[in-house]
Amino acid sequence: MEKTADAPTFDPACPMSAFPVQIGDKWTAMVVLCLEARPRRFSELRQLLGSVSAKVLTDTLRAMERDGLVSRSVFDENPPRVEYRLTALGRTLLQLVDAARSWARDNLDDLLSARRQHDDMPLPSPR
Amino acid sequence: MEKTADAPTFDPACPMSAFPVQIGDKWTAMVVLCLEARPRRFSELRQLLGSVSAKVLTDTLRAMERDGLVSRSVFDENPPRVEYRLTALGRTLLQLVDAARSWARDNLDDLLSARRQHDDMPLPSPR
DNA sequence: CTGTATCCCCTACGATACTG
DNA sequence: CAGTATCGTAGGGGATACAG
Repeated sequence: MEKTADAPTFDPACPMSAFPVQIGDKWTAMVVLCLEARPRRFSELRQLLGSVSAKVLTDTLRAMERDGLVSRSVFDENPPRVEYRLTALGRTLLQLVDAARSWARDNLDDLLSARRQHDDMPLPSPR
Repeated sequence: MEKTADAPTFDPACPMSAFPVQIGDKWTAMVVLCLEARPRRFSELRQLLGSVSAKVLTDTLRAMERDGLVSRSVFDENPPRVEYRLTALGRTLLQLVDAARSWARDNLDDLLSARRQHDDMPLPSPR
């Protein structure tokens, strides 16, 4: 590696390096979407997400809380009620997650059909 | 779940569901960045990424190829030379990945300091 | 209702060694 | 140079059972 004009392509100290671990897991991005309109209860989130186990949703929410993305409010009622809401920092993710959703809407079909085509003929030519 | 006004928050059939598996892994997003300026050789990508093993980079590139995000060109030379480049579909990810990078630049400090603060006093108050 | 506590599986990731 | 082959580990994700 001797010259310039190449360099700026990728900065190894780029904050991106830390990014995927934040919303790259299975549920974080969708939790953000679920909390966009208003705070949600634990059980409400479970329903909206559809197939997540209590443990994993708890893990996800705890991690998001730790990172300052959501806040947790406990109401001392009976039965107990807990609400999760996006923090200001969490809200900053909305644009990004929405961009991801748009990308998926626009391009996922192409990606999946490329994948199907690739899987149909995996052999380049056996000779 | 009986009513409206809530509904549009989250569509369970949303293509987002399939999204994280694509760029949510550790290296895909950064490979996209590395290929932004021009095609790159295998070894070049390894250097740019810094710490990835040959196996994992191969796995990543094969998966991206399968999904139509990158194309692979073999030049019949000696020593062998292989170049990877973004496809048109792969290029559509650039905006998104760049948005992710921008988010990280703008907000990662906040996230990390929230995390530090959370980790310092994990006890809400033992009373 | 809102979680915790276990157990288990699978896969992403990585280190190392080797090949065309 | 550009991979493949193998092996090993950690932890994300899920099912189930139980608790405050």
